Formats: sequence, structure tokens, C-alpha cells
Amino acid sequence: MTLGEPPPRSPRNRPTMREVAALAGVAIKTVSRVVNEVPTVDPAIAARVRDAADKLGYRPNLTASSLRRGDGRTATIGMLVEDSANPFSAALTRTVENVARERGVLVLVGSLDEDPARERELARALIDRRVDGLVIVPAGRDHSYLISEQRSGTCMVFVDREPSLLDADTVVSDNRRGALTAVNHLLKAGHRRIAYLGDRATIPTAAQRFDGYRHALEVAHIEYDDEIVRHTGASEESAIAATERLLALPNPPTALFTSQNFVTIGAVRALRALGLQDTVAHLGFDDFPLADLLSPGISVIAQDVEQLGRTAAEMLFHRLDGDQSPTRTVTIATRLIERGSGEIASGGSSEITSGGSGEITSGGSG
Amino acid sequence: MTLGEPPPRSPRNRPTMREVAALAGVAIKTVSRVVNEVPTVDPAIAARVRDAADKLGYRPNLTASSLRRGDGRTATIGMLVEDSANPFSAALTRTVENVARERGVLVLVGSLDEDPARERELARALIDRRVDGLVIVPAGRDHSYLISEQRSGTCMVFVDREPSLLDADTVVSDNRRGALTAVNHLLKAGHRRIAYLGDRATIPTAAQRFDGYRHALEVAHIEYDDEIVRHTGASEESAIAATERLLALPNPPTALFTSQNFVTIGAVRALRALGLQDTVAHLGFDDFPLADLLSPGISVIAQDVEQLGRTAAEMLFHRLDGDQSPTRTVTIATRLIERGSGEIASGGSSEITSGGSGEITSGGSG
DNA sequence: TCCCGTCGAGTCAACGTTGTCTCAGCGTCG
DNA sequence: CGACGCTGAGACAACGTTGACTCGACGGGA
Repeated sequence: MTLGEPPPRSPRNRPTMREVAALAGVAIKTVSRVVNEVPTVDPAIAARVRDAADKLGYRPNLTASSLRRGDGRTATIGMLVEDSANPFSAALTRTVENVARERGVLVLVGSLDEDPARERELARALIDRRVDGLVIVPAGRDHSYLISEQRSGTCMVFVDREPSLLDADTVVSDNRRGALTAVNHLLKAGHRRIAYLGDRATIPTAAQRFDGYRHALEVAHIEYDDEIVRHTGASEESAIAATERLLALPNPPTALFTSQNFVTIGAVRALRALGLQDTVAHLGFDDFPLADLLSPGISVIAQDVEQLGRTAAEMLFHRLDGDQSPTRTVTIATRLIERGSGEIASGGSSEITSGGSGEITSGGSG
Repeated sequence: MTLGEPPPRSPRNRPTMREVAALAGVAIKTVSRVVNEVPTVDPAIAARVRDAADKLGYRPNLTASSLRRGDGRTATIGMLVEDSANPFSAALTRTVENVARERGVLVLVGSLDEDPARERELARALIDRRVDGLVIVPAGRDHSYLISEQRSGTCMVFVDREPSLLDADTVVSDNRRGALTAVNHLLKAGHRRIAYLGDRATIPTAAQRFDGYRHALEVAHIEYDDEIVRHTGASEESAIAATERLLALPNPPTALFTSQNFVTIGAVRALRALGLQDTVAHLGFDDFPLADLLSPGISVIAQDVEQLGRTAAEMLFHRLDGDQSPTRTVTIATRLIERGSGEIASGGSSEITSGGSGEITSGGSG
């Protein structure tokens, strides 16, 4: 087996400061000064250096720079989300990206798919690249593996779900109060038999929303009924099946509260398949595109994703700027958006409001 | 003005190989070998080193490593999309991320918002961080600024739109054929007056789709009528306005072909506002979530986003593996998905198909 | 027994950049 | 007219790591 020449793989012959310096006839350090816009360089020399740099197509090497620099900053942050393709994660990422861009910082994105192992793996991969900070929508329930990173000076902010076994800044939606508002809204429309459909109860946000549901019933002196509560996973299919089974009960619910996006959409599909979309009231947690275009429009408790993302990013950058204050948890209010499905009165008589999207703020605390 | 102590900003006191080496009582190089799993290390020593590393919470510094290493790889690629929050970009990003993950590569994401200046700026920012390669959904019409980067060994693949003034690998949807299929489908339902609503004609994909529209009419011997063609921007608002104006014409179209996502949704809104959603046929380019839940369901020409992303990522990694073959342009087929709105017959009589989503492949070439 | 090959660990320099220090030149002031 | 301060440029080392090389120990064959 003759070994051919090693694959010619491009030699990565990128010009360096050394070459720019040689061409401009100055010392490397002078090129460094020009590149970093240090003002104590003779304008004529600076111009010569810039010409040389342009001629060679020189681009500074930020990895080398960050290695040498005192602060070791890479002007890069890491963002771990559930799935960068889903609307919630995508919107969150975009908001963080916007804040980061104002500071010349880029964002490394990773999707966790609810896998705690992947969370650890990707967090490590980001840390190995020496990101300046992390924004994490966690998948796992044990973040102690980040303690040493935190001590080593990596800033991190958790979003949407609180960290466990770790003290870190956090930004969450007011899930409990949002769910409470949702159920109260259905109660106000006269419903007494309100089903709960949500994600697995092990997921903290799902648990909090479920808690809000139970609390609302309790306050209204309605007995909790296990039979109309389903913790399906976050998939349309299981939500469809669960909804169908619920509505086939001898004593079916007259209203549904679905506490997660895909569950909401599954329920919508099931209701339509059964022709019950104008009979059974339905309120979902989390807004989704085109919810207003369906008929009836789907009433939801909307999270303020923009606010979540912006707050998280700003907290992170404050820390990077040296903020040493104790960690905080910021709770972002949710908003009830009435679109029709949540205003169907008990008894099945449709009682759709004016059609606008009346918006009622609920929850929220510093 | 007394200068207080400089902000305490965490000293970034991350343990290095030096400290691990000291604790394990070996040379730095040995630590390097253990970290890189070089097999010629005595297992007992390797274990001691790993213990020391764990004890200190040591994590290798990939930026330093990539600086020193021969290939200079950072195990990071850059991805520039239109807007990481929109479903097309998000799905594309996710697919690329998946392929990258198989190789331990992370993805830096940037949104361009159709701004060519931002494209250049972010491309440079990525290159300055020495990403191994770039996946670009370009916003600009002049990519000559990347020629020198290409020569310096940065691999790049364009997606969705072809590069200009630059020779690079490209993956695109078969926009022209997709549009042709769309219009033919409307013609088959008996329409002779088919309006075109699309993004600005300066955007290459929009131009190609418009071209397909014109070509289909030409083949069908239908005279082109400027009056029912609108190049609105990619915003719902302008699409709504344009649709309303179209349908208020003395001789309004009986069918709409909308060649972009937001335009499609704008048209849907306008048709519903006018109560014409079951009268005027409507076919959109680009699928969107819940299109099947509307009534009527919105028929679309769907792009195979997964295939676009996967192909682009694989081409990029092939290049990174040393592929030196001439650049290629791969065209991905689109698919007609019938959901009702596109099957409304001319004359306004609704003629909705069985409800399933019949899917017909169109276009496609190597 | 001696030489040489092998194997495993260590030394040294370098990747591209920047912080620190030095130094030449020049203008100014006593 | 000389000392001194200031300004702007260069020399040098170092960031954390790895490639190339060195070196000592050990084992086997002559």
C-alpha cells in the first residue's frame, strides 16, 4: 500500500502581522497598534500599515489575540436551547444575538433536545472554546458540574428553567401565575370541568404550570379530578391521543388547558377532527404563529420571549462587565391573549368576543 | 478623583496544563498527551494525570490548541442566515448543527436581515475567529470580498441563493421549476387570471420564482399582465395591502401565487378579511407550520429545508476533509403539497380534494 | 557482555498576538 | 547649552498548547 502524498489540504496560508510588518517595513508591534487603533502611531506609518494589510488581505486572529490578552475574552458567548428550530428557542436565540451584536459578540448555538447528557457535553464544548459566558435553557436537573466553571470565571444565565444544585442568575416566565390566569379565565366562562394537558411533570416549567392549574381549581372550590389530567410528552401525537381519550370520557371536560406548545397544537387537531372546536373551550400556554388565523382563534397565555431573552443577555453582559452582586432570579410576566377558543362558554354555546386580541397582563415580579 | 481599585473582575484563574502537570508530577507534554489520548503513555501515569485534571477542574483550552496545531482548526463553523428566528433559517441552522455535531463541530450563528453590509461585517467577524468554514445564505450581491478568504483556505458553501462574483459551492432549491409547478397547478384548476405576489425582484430567489411564473403563463399562451403582479417586500403588511388592491381591481385575479412565506401569510389574512378564502385559489411558495390547520388548508410548494441544510453541511465538511474538486451547484427539488386552497377551481366553486396532503415532487437535478 | 533498537517521557521552540519595558529622537526650559 | 521629559517605535517575553526532537532505560540478539 503506497502512501500517496498527504491530502493537499489547503495550507491555511493566512497572512499574519509578521508579513504585514515586513511589507510595511515596521515592527510587528506597530502593526498590532494600528490594528487595535492605538492612537500613538504616526498617521503616515499607520496608513502604510493599513495599505500593507489590505494588500495582503490581512485579518487579525482573534483566537491568538484572546489567548495573549489579559482578560482572555473571546467576544463569543454560548447559547444552549432545547431545539434551535422551534419557535421559542429560535426567538430567544435571536434576541440574545441582537443584544450580543451591540457589543461585537457572536453566539455559538447548541440544541439539547431535552437530553441532560447533551447539555453537559455541549456546555463543556463551549467552555473548551473559552466563551465569555453562557445562556442556558437547561435540559438536566443537576448543574453542579458547572460549579467549577463558575469559579473559574465563566458567567452564566439560565433562562426559562431554574438551575438545580447551582447558584446562578435566572430569568423565567411566571408559569404558575400564567396557568392560574388561564384557568381562572376558563372558570369565568362558566366551566367547572377543565382538563389539564401538559408536558411531562418532571419538566420544571410543566410542573409549575400544573401547580397553577391546581391552585386555581382549589381557590374555586372545584375538586381535583385525576381523570382529566394528562402529562403527555411534548409531542403532537401523544397530545392528539390524550385529547381524544379525554373527550370520549363518560363525563368529558368542557374546557381544555394545554400547558405546552406542541400539546396545544395536538389538542387543536384533535378538537377539529372531532368537530368540537367550537364547543369545547381551549386555552394554551405559549403563543404560536398563526394562532389567530385558525377558527376559532386560539386563546393563549403568551410568554414574553423577547423580554426573556433580552433580560438574560443583559444580565450576562452585566456580569461580564464586572457585576459581582448576588445572583438574581427575574420573573417575566405572561399575557392572556383572547382569540375565541378560550371564550367559548360552558354549555357549548359559542360566545366569541369582539375578535380583537384583548390582552391582559398577568403575573410578573422583580 | 481617586481611582478605586480596578473592578475586581474575575481573574479568569482557570487551571492550565502547567498546573495539572505540577500536581501530577509530570511534564506538561505528558498532560497534553493524556488529554489528547495519545496511546504511548503509561496507564498508571495517565490515570494520575486524569486524577489531577479532575481535581483541578481542568478543561483544555481549544483556542490555544488550535493556535498551535498544524491545521489551525477551531472545530467551529459559521452560519449566516437571514434571520435566525424565522422558521426557514431556524430549520436550516438546526440541520447544519446536526451534521456538525457528528464531527464535534459547533456553529456560530449570525442574522443578516437582508443587509449586505451586515453580511460582510459578520463574515469578517467569523473569519477573525478562524472558523473552519462558512455556510452562507447571502444578503448581498457582491461576494468578491470573500475571494481572498477563500484563497486563505476558508471553505464556504452558499445556500438558498447563489454567490455573485465568487466561485463557491452552492445548494439551492429549484425555485423556477417550483414556481412553474405552482402556476401549472392553478392553470389545471381552470384559472386564467393568476396574480403574482412576491418579494422584491432584486432578491435572486424571488426573481427565479417570478421567472417560473412568467414561463408557465407563456407556455399556456396567457398574456402577461403587469397589473396583477406585485413585488412587495417580505412583510405581511405590504402583502395584505397588495392583495386587497389586487382583488379590488375591476378584473380581479381568480387565483394567487405568492412566492414567499410572509407574503403568503399576508395574502391569507387579506383573503379572510374579504371573505374570499374559499373563492379565490391560492398557492404559496414555502411551507409553514399549521398551513394544514387553516380552512381551507393552504397549498404550497414546499422546499426541502432539511435536504438543503444537510447537503450544504456535507459539502462543507467534504471540503474541509480535503476535497479539491471544482465547485458545484446542487439543486434540490421542491414538492407540491395540496391542501385545498390551491385546488379551488376557477369560477369560485370550491373543489376541495380528499383532505389528505397529496404530495407531488417537482424539479430537481444534480 | 555489549550494542542497538524501541519505547516512554521530557525539553525546547513555536503558533499569532499583545503587555511591558527600553530606547532613540526631539523639543523645551532653566 | 545641557539636562530632562515626552513621544513614538521596537525588543522581548508570554498566553496555553503541541510538533519535533532528545534522552535515558530496558530488552534482545550477537
